[in-house]
Amino acid sequence: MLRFAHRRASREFTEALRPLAIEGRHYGVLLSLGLHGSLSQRELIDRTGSDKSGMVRTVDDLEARGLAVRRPSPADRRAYAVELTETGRALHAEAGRIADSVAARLLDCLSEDEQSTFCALLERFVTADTT
Amino acid sequence: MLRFAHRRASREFTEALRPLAIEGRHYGVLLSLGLHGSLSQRELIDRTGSDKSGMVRTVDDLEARGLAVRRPSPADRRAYAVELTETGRALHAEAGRIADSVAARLLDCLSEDEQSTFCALLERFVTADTT
DNA sequence: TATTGTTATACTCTATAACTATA
DNA sequence: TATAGTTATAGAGTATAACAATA
Repeated sequence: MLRFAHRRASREFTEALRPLAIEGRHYGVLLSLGLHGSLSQRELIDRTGSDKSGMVRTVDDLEARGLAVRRPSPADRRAYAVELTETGRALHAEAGRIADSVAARLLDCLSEDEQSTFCALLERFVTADTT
Repeated sequence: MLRFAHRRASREFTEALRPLAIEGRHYGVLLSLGLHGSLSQRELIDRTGSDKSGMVRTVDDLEARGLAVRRPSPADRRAYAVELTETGRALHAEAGRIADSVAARLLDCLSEDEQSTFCALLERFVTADTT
């Protein structure tokens, strides 16, 4: 069921983000950068669940489209500080509106109380991941 | 969150099924065949969410390991009737025990009532998939 | 015409490992 | 020694399309 649930959500998000010409993995990075301002690729990996190779490509994509930039990290010369550009912030805001409406539509099959319960239980299920 | 939830469950199931030398996609087919006795590949696709190409490979694997056989379908000469062998039924039972214990462990972070609620809401979320 | 199963292609995701430059 | 980022490779999943046999 989790597989089908993830697939349903993923398909809807991908479809809704298509007009912005970004995919879920790009939105995940935009979202993290929107919240934290500046993150290393390592930190982005931890927050999005991607891996090293994938994150390189995703940040490459965003940089090529002028949505993010790689600056030298002030604290660690090995690392980059990935940051949103002005264009990136605008797209992040737009994508956020789209994502919110998709989420609302996906959860429309549940009452408001059930939506809260579902999200809370889901979060506990995910957080229990201390294998 | 659904992505992380699915990944968590998938990783645990894959790991637990490793001793039986089968993967999740094989177990999905064993499970469906265990419930219905005999199914065409088309029906297996609908029940497992796989696609044509993947199902061909999965049934190939099961047949090569002597867990399932492709018989001619009595009703439709285009289709196969995929069925479990004796060995397949035994492995299905063994895999079922393993899967149950994994599911119990995954849901251990929730109380019994919460487990029922979670599964019920998840099922409604999935079933609402009438895009 | 549409469908079952097969095969082939391609793209993404994931996992790995090797490599550099730093720490 | 370990980590950040890059690059490369390979396996699995997914999406396509073409095809033969049959409905």
